[in-house]
Amino acid sequence: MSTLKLAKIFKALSNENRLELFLEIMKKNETCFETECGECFITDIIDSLNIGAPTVSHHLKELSNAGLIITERRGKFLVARINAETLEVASAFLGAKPGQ
Amino acid sequence: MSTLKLAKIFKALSNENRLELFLEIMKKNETCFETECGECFITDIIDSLNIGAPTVSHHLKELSNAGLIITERRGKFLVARINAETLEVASAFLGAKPGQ
DNA sequence: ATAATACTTCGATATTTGTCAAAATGTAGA
DNA sequence: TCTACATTTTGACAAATATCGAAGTATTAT
Repeated sequence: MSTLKLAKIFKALSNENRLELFLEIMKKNETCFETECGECFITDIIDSLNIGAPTVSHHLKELSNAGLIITERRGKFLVARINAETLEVASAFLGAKPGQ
Repeated sequence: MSTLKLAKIFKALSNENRLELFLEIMKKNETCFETECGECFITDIIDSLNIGAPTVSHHLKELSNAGLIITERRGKFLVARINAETLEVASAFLGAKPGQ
């Protein structure tokens, strides 16, 4: 994994509102009960964020572009799910703890 | 850990040159042989980065500010070491893999 | 005391970023 | 088809950021 790609992943998580958005998607991904497993309807979480729809759309594109989420249109709605692979790459990088 | 604090950590790693700087510090921290364990003399790595000293100084402050490194003046030189605690917090956050 | 080295601060600047309102697009339902 | 709803695109703008050169500070060596 190139540092450029890695930096892009971290950049996608570097804005508070975007991170919050990502966390909401994560949260929905964990509760696999009501909806189909591991999916998050953006329309369901948009009100819990303190930014407008255009900004959410923009942030989603950045998260998607960094490979952190995968989005898919489901009729009128947009569905997002976590891309665990990317998450693991970033986690592994940070987890390479030094000095012990 | 607040999302604001977490976002700050990721922001510190979001710039390619700053990430590269952080990686160099990590690398030096791993090789505990020649120098005292877990330390990195900035003067030894500054030439391997493609940015000037003022910018390095600025980036170091951001990494330090995010709690990712701890710096200390050793006479004429500046020494940096990884703050494993912060690294683990961020890693744990990303490691909270969904859907499995 | 002077000079050299290592780093920091300051001031400037070009670029990137986050955000919004307004308009556009896509989709489903009446 | 007309309307309502969900999302995206566009255009704009203020704020943040990355970077540099020049000047400043601290420390060591001569």
